[in-house]
Amino acid sequence: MQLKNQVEWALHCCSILAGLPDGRYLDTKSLAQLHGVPKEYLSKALQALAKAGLVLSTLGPSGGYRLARAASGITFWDVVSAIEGPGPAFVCTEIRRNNPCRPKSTCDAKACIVARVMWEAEDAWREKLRGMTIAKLVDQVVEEVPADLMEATAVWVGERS
Amino acid sequence: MQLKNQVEWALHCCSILAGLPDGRYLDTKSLAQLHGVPKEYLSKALQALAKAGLVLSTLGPSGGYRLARAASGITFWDVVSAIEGPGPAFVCTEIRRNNPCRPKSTCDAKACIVARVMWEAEDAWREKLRGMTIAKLVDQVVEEVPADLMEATAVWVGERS
DNA sequence: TCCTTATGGACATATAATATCCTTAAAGGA
DNA sequence: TCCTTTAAGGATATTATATGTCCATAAGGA
Ligand code: FES
Ligand code: FES
Repeated sequence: MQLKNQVEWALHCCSILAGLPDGRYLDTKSLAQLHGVPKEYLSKALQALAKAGLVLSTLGPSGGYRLARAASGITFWDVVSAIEGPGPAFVCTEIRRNNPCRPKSTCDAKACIVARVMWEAEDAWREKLRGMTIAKLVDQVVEEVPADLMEATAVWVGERS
Repeated sequence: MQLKNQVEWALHCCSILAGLPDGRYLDTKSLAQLHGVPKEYLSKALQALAKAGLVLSTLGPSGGYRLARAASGITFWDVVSAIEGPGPAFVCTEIRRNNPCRPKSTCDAKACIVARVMWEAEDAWREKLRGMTIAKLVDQVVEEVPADLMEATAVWVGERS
């Protein structure tokens, strides 16, 4: 069980897009170069973000992507669920119904206890992700990443947006 | 991203093994029939549990599996990590190092913030799973599953253990 | 008109999940 | 001792998913 590598890409892209000058767009090519990932495949991830309403896109020269709303309004869960899908990681195939001792009449009012526990644990995970926004991420990045690298990246992005 | 179906199988098997008469073993064939899953593949899951020290096995007639310790000492996380491996679901491929603006000298004292957040969320998930034991599961099952089905299953298992 | 870009579909490849088969060795019973 | 039962584990097959590439199309800007 492993998350797609696109999740890492998408979160890093959002953090870059959050620093974009107002109204500007950054294109897929630049985002791909910046992170050293294949442009065509990254494009799929960005399309997923667009479909989820997290980013806006525009065509033509000076086109590309930007965040669809304030970075403080986009959570990690928004991004992760856009890439991975919102469904649960644990899927119950109702094996309890296969018990040969089970009378046909048995009705399953509630979901299986095993499934409920697994889903509760996932909820805790989701809740943590919902508690973290791209804005908070950027704050942390500013705090931890060397100033010269931040500055150089900002310039590099500025030239291309 | 999805957990293996063996996770569901393994947890249900543990709940059955927890109800086994003292010192008895239940074989793979019975566990497979009880849950309606392929015996050979379920066997791999049980082997994983054995390797993790959660169950004991014995050969020959009247052989099979039983829990290696009290059901109260086996958590959901024990089972999940035995099947899925203990590694994180989010894997960081250090794409931050691919930034073309980055000086060679840059050192990464701490893990990337994105990764740290993702791993923190996973910790919350793990913690929930660690808080639930097979014993608690059995308690819940006894409470929720119809008495006649519980009884019939106990008899069925008793005949085969 | 021409260039740039996102979109989306088709396609190819790699990896992981799911499943089956078969051989081996150990345990127990006759 | 011989035979049956069973777990262990390796080999293999099948399917699904992840990863990655390619191309045709439409739209925006110069
Ligand atoms: S039947 Fe699916 S988790 Fe119990
Ligand atoms: S470099 Fe891997 S999560 Fe940031």
